[in-house]
Amino acid sequence: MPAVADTPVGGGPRVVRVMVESPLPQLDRLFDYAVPERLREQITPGIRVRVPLRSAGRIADGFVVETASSSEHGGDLSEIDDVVSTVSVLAPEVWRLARALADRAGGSASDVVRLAVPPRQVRVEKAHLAGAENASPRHPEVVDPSTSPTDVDPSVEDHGPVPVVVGYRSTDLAGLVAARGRAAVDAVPLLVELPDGSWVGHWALTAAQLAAVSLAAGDNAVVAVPDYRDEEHVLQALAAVLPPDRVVRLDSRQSNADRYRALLRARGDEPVVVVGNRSVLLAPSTRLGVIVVFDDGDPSFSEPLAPYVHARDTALLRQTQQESALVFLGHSRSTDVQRLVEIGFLAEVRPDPRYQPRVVPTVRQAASDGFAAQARIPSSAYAEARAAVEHGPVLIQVASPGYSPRLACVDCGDTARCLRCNGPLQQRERGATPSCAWCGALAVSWHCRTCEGTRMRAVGTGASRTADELGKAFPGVRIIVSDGARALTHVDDAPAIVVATRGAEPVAPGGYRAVLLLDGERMLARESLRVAEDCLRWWANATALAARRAPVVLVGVGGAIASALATWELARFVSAELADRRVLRFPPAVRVATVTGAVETVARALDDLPDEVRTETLGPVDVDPAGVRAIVRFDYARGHDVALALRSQVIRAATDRRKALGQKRARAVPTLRVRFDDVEPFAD
DNA sequence: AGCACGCCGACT
DNA sequence: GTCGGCGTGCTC
Repeated sequence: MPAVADTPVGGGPRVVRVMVESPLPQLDRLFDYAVPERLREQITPGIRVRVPLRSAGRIADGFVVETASSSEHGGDLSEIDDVVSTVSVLAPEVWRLARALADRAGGSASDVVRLAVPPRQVRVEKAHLAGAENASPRHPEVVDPSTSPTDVDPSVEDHGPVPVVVGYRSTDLAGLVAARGRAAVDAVPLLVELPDGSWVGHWALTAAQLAAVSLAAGDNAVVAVPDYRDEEHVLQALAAVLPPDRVVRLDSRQSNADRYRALLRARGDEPVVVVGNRSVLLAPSTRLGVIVVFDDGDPSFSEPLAPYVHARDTALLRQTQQESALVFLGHSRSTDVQRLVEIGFLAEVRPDPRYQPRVVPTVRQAASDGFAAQARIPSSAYAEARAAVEHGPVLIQVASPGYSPRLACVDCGDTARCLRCNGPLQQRERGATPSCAWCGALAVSWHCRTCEGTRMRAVGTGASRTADELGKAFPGVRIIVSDGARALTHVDDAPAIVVATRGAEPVAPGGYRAVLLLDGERMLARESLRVAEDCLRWWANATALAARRAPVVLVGVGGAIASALATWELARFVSAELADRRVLRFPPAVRVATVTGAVETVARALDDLPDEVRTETLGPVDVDPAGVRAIVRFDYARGHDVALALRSQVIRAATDRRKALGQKRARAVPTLRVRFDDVEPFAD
């Protein structure tokens, strides 16, 4: 069918531009299709459609991105095959974001869209459409002052006027949202009690109040948190400041139906706050007042699916596109946020009045008590814990989950490994049969691969073993374990020793009477570019769970990082950390891209880079299977050029892939893969 | 990914 | 003469 004239006769557009759902880089652009007469009435931007890809001889799913009356495309247009649903699920601002994120990350927009829009759920959609028909005016929250008081939305009235964000100068945060500002906000390292008697981190209330300020102005809010436990805290805090029908939960642990329902609500006209993990940053929100990201340094903000865009970058790009306010909230600060502060992109907001936790660094010392020594607790720390546990719960943070996180052969000392998959063995509970950390297989009739020995011994101490030992050190005291496998959100305020792995600490009413940070040395010994800032983050987050003026003992760590925690001058330490990275030209002082693939493909890709960028390449080094990997470093200002260059090489590699296939058998040969801003680019 | 188009060797 | 090998290119 030829391109059609511009004068629409019937209703609806004659031409649509469609994003085809395909991971192929060469299909990552819009395709024009003619709309047959019978479907025209149903077309709106954002709906799902089925379209033919003739040369591929198949029907593909896609989204209508734009409508038009004619096409610029030279050749004939195919017709849309069908409209999947008339509900617009790809919001225009989400499409724009997806496109920009993909461009920045050298990936496909459809990969981002796939993360943003869950699969269609017909039942949910029907219920939504039925509800929308019965719904009253489009913006009930926009109250016309001339209407009678009975017309005022009761939920808004119940919850009072625009909230003031407590813990900060009253103008600071409400003003920030109103002015669409951007800031790194230091969270108050204390807990707060909500009207319903529950306790949450002060940060959660701050996030909720920021959201409430935005909703009061008729705009949406997005609150992104690392995990579902943090999500619970924000939801509790939100319940204190907003009616329940204004809160939408959206996270990757939900079923597709729940996620689809959440998306439809966020897509609606009523302002809502959308709360969840990294995926909420891709939620529809046409009128977006504020984006809040809590604890952006947490690794769960790094997206494991292509195009691997970190939630922090999604937030930043979205803020720029929609001109919302943006808040990075945290007890500590990532080097990335520190960089944004130092280049003047983010303002700094500190609590007022300032509260400084009582952190006591303790270098390793002999414990007087034998059981305390066994539990790695120096005598001064033990004394603090002993005294504090009389009055309520005491938190002990440890590095590793399980009982014995590592096992070794008694005879040769080599790490005990799974006979099936070669993964490291561990012991989850005392007396439990060792199992593989990778495949979970039980090591029943185990023998050492190195020396054929058949006995193993524990190396290192996990949370539940620490708990066992503490049971002896604190006779008669209740011991509670919270680790990755079984993470608690809350404990009660009766005396107890709460042993938790970093990041899995429960909240105690009123705060812990003392906090012991064990295993600091071991945490700092981890091989990672970001150890120092990670440790500071883990310790700061645990510190924020202590009661006011309760002692927080950092065991076995000294130096600048310990003083940073003790003086609560965390940003200063992170700034020094960032300065080191500038000297070394490591992220986040520079950006990185890892380029993986066959030797010649990678070589050609690197060759195509701008000269200054190519000279800063690390590698290529050999990686399995049969490929190489190089790491490209570049300044932020070069990001656009580098992404463009690498993307064109990815497309090229994808299209002449068959040459390589012909030589080297099937798909064992990796095509070109590019990953920008890997959090651990130097791992493996 | 799939599928068509196209330009050289063995075949009724 | 032409059937079909897969190398090359395209998908509105």
